Amino acid sequence: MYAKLVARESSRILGSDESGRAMSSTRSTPARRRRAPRGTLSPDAIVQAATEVIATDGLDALTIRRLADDLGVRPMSLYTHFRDKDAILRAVAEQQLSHYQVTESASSPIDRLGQLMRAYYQLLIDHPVLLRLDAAFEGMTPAQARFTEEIHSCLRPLDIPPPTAVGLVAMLVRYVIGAAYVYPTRSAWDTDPDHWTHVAARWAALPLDDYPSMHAVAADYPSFSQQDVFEFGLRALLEAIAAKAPRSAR
Amino acid sequence: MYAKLVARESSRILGSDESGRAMSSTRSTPARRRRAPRGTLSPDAIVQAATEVIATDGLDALTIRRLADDLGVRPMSLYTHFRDKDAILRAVAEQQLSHYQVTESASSPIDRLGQLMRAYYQLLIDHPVLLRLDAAFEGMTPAQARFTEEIHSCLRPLDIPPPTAVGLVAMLVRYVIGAAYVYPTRSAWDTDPDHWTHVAARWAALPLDDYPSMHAVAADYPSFSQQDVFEFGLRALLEAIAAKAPRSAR
DNA sequence: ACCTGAACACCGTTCAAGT
DNA sequence: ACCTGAACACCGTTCAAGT
Repeated sequence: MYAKLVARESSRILGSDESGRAMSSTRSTPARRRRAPRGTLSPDAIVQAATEVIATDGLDALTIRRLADDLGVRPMSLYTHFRDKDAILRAVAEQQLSHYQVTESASSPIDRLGQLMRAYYQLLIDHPVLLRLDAAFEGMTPAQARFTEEIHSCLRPLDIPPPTAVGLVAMLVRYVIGAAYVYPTRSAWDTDPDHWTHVAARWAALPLDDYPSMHAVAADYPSFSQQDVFEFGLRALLEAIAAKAPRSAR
Repeated sequence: MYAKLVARESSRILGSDESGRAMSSTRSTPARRRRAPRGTLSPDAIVQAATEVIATDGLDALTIRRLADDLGVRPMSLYTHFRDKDAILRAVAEQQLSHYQVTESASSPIDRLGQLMRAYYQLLIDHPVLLRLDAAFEGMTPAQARFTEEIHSCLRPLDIPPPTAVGLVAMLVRYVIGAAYVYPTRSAWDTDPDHWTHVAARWAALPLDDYPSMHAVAADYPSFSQQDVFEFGLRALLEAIAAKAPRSAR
């Protein structure tokens, strides 16, 4: 969790090196330029660099100093364009959220709702910043409004009363967020083929008298990928939603 | 998010002050003792102090230095008892998880399942460390095993096949974790009585042509407390689970 | 207007030294 | 065995100064 002593090369070597800095080592000292030219930075460039850092080395690797390094600039320069790190994070999140769209066509409102949630889940997994910020979002960005509108447009034809609809959407969102939150630490489910065998074995090793139900389950343990679990739960949720609708719709 | 410059008094004034330290200020300099006596620290004492810090000032306030301060000890002393901060966090979480128990009686397995989930939700809200660590838990602590056993003992009488049961439990857990994760940033739902009026007003202010469904919802917007939303979703989930059971049970 | 050096107030942790 | 001082390698950010 706090392994910060990992070797980390400065990932971009600047093209020109016109400065004669103190070179204590032999040849290939990176030796950054004295001062970055005036147009080097822009909000967009910063957001893009931040996105790259997150994609490459994860959210924890995103520090002001690292970002400045990648941009060939000094840390403090970033503060000309963003008031603080949080603002950068928000900008990144907003930009990533704007990539959200579902192009497939659906055969029914419930079907469509499922597609939307799958896309939302995938988005949160691909862009963990969104997960961290989804909690903190107060205002409603255009992308968020579009998303919300789409969801409720699925519920409307089902004749679900608004209060119920709001409750159901909240339920779906919590499920998706929970699944995405838990995702990174369940990677063994997808990568280790023996994972479930081991889990079942561990359950079976518990004292039978105290853990009879777990023993019963261990005897017929499934092997789910994370995608499987998500899909399974999502379907159950969608069925629950369909059940809330009057007899008229699907 | 990064407001660390908050004033923070050292929260415990040591009883005796036998040292004649450099006192630049006038009288009441705290002036800690030269060296804490040998029995001052123990894993339990550290865990308890950590629990207090979290309860009082939140998880972010928990630092090694703060903890040492509260214990009347130097930061490095903690490392005699725990290998790193993460180990302290794990110990705290495990101790808090061991407080988990549900005493009420239930009228049915589904009912019982609901109680378990409510208690789990409450536990995660009361002890945010658990939320952070629930992701990272690899091994199975006794408390966790007890919890898992209880859940599956509710599903067994419903004649749900083990693979389905595992999927349903995963769904429930993700829902609860999602709800708890989102909880701290939805405090306005509970504290601000006008919150929902404002949300509805914001939705109604969107252009009608682009957001027809949100407009429809805004016209009859409910006012949920967080507890309400959780309860609503939980009931829907429990119904979905009941629906998975063969006609025999409840 | 934009980029920056130095410094501040924090982190977790290593290492060698005290008792 | 347990407690600690000094130091290291990091953080985000302020403030005043350069260009």
